[in-house]
Amino acid sequence: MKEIEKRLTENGVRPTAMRILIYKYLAEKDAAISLTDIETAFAKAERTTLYRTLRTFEEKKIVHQIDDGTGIQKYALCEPGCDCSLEQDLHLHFHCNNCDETVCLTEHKIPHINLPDGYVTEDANLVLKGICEKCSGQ
Amino acid sequence: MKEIEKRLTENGVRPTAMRILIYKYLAEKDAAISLTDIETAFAKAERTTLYRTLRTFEEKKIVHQIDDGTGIQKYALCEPGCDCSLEQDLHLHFHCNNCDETVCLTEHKIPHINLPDGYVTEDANLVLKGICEKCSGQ
DNA sequence: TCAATAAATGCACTTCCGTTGCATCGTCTT
DNA sequence: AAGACGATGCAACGGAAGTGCATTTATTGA
Repeated sequence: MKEIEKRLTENGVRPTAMRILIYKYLAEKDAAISLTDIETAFAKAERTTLYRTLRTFEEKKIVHQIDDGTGIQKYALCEPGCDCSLEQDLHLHFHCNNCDETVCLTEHKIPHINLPDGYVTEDANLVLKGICEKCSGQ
Repeated sequence: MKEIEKRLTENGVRPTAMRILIYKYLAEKDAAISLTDIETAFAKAERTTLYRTLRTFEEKKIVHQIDDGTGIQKYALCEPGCDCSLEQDLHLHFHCNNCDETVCLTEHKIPHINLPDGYVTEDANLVLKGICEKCSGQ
């Protein structure tokens, strides 16, 4: 419990009750979470608060935003010490077409691509889609 | 001109005046086009018609949809003979953070990634972001 | 050629999600 | 305890995707 407060404080985020709850929620899910997911889980809380909490978490590098191609923004906790804005920390994401969940494959980094002269790469996003291990029955 | 009609007909799309215009518009742009772009270019036309035209084009493999991370769906013409639903035809896209344009890099295919057992890959999306050759001044 | 049929277009409206402005409440500091 | 700053709650906006239905346009077949 105290660990979460510590993590938040270290990243410059005041450990509010709400924020701790959201952090816990993110931590116990292994899939990426959308604003609507959190809204459903915390029915009593204000949409805006949740929205801004996620935004704050993202700014302070507690979570990273994931665009999985569904058109819905999702979030997942960053690994401790990971800076998702650095190319070497960019991992790929897998979106399951069956259960509709998106997971981080943090051990699979995005391969470096050599582009023609003139192109400067600053960021990359790689999403694979298909059937996840849970749904394929392995 | 007749070529466009031919291409549409071959793909099972009736060559309407509107559709030919949209096809031409897509052909002369080298960047991916959003619905709003087309709406602006064809101010007289109905949003719905444009929307449905793009959808038809996509179903009939005349264009492919691009998710460049901006949250706005974009479209670009498929190469002749290309089937963008096949893994070997999946190319990467580059989104310029400066001019906000997204282009196909058809010669750069998405590298194959080996996932852990249980994961079945059906589709992939790779978007690189940065500065494009036009904007970097090369 | 004309009627019957099917497809394409136009119009109105809805929904979903992200986002912002402002007022209020709580907490932290001095 | 007072003041300041940050967090939260409430209301509303805006963009973009999507749908239902009426109408127009094109195609087919008698």
